[in-house]
This record gives sequence, structure tokens and C-alpha cells, in this order.
Amino acid sequence: MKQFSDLDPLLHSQLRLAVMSLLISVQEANFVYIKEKTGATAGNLSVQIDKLSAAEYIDVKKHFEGKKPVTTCKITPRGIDAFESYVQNLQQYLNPK
Amino acid sequence: MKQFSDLDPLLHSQLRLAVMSLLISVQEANFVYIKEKTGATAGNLSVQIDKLSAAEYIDVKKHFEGKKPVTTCKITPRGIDAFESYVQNLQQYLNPK
DNA sequence: GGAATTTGGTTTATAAAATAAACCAGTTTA
DNA sequence: TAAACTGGTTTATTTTATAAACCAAATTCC
Repeated sequence: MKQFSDLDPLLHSQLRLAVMSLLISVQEANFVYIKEKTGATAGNLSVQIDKLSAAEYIDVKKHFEGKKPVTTCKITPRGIDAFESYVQNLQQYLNPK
Repeated sequence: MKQFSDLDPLLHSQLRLAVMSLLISVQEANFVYIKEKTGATAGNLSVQIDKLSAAEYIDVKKHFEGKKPVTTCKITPRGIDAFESYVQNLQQYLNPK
């Protein structure tokens, strides 16, 4: 009789959801690319990437390309699971009976 | 190049979305019913209903039934529009290309 | 060659939200 | 008649999101 499943609060955030949405369909993406695609400010993105990383929804690696620092993000299996069940749960809200 | 539409922050909240989801498929519903269906606390629900009402996404009426106060909520046309475009926009996040 | 700008971020401060706790007026129950 | 319950609202606290400030290194401009 309970009809609304809880939505993972980590994913129920516009920017974090956008990041996960990008990462789910791509092997990996770097900070600048994600920033452009999402339209986020660098500061906000940095914080949200940290949170996704802390939850191990994504894997973050930093290296240099020539002289420039590059931050690369990749979704983890755990992240894929979380995203998929978030989408699943959200359907109850979007297509009410 | 930007691919994510902004999500109406008023609707991008678990409880408010649940309330709207309930109201969209029903003519009207009262406070107690919504509280039970959503599992929210009364305080939280009261606050969130106020916000939806302030945005004129819902219409709130209070009356007495016998000796008991009853708060009735009904979605407005504006609320229906908002809900529908929220759902629309959200699809970009859920079904990434 | 030195000041100003850009790149690729991080850290910190502020604003906004969600949630919980306390409260209230009236009613019913023991 | 005191205690508990109903149907909420208000206020306080915690959590989040966002913005602003900052940093180091590299590049560009005069």
C-alpha cells in the first residue's frame, strides 16, 4: 500500500543526476567536458563530484596531460545500480495510477 | 550543446513531487490522506503544501467536517502544466543518449 | 620580462531546503 | 477532569546547494 519508494538523495539532485546521466552512457569523461555539458560552475561541480566519489558511485582519477591537470570520472558498477534503481523508483512518481 | 533542461526546483523535491503525483490523478485529496499515502510527517507536509499553494500549483481549502478541521488540496491547471513539463524535462536525465 | 588573463580546478562562505521538534486549539476517551 | 488524540501550524535545526573567493601553474599581451 505504500506507493512511493524513497529516492536516493544522492541522485535526487539536478547536477549529480546530470553527471551520472552523462557517465552512464560513456566510458569516462573529464571535468571540463562534464562542466560544459551540464552548464555547472566549476565549484559546484567539484563539490558534487566529490560526493558521488565518496559514495563510490564514480571513480575519479587525476593526471596531467602535458602541462594541464585533467580529472577523469568513470561510473562504477555500484553507481550503475544506484542510477538504475533511482530511475525505477522515480517512475512511480511520474506515471501515477 | 547544453543537453539538460533545468528542473523546476519546486517539483524536484521528493515530498512535493509525491503530493503532485497523487493530486494529478485524483480530483482532490485531504491532508490526512496525503499524509498517509506519502508517509510524510505532518509538519513537513504542511510546509510543502504551503509552497505548492504559494506557487499556485495547488489550491488549498479548509473547512470543518462535523467537528474536525479538514484541509483539501486540488491541483490547478498551472500545476498540471508544471508537472507535465517537469516529467518531460526529466526524461533527458533518465534516458541518456 | 612583468603584469594581466586563462585554465583547471579546490575551499570556504552564504543562501535555500528539508526535516524534526515543539506547540496549539479543539475533541474524545477513560 | 485529566490524559490522550486529531489535525494541523510554527519554529528551530540540520542538510544541501550554490556562489564567491581563492590557488598554482601556464599563457598572452604589451
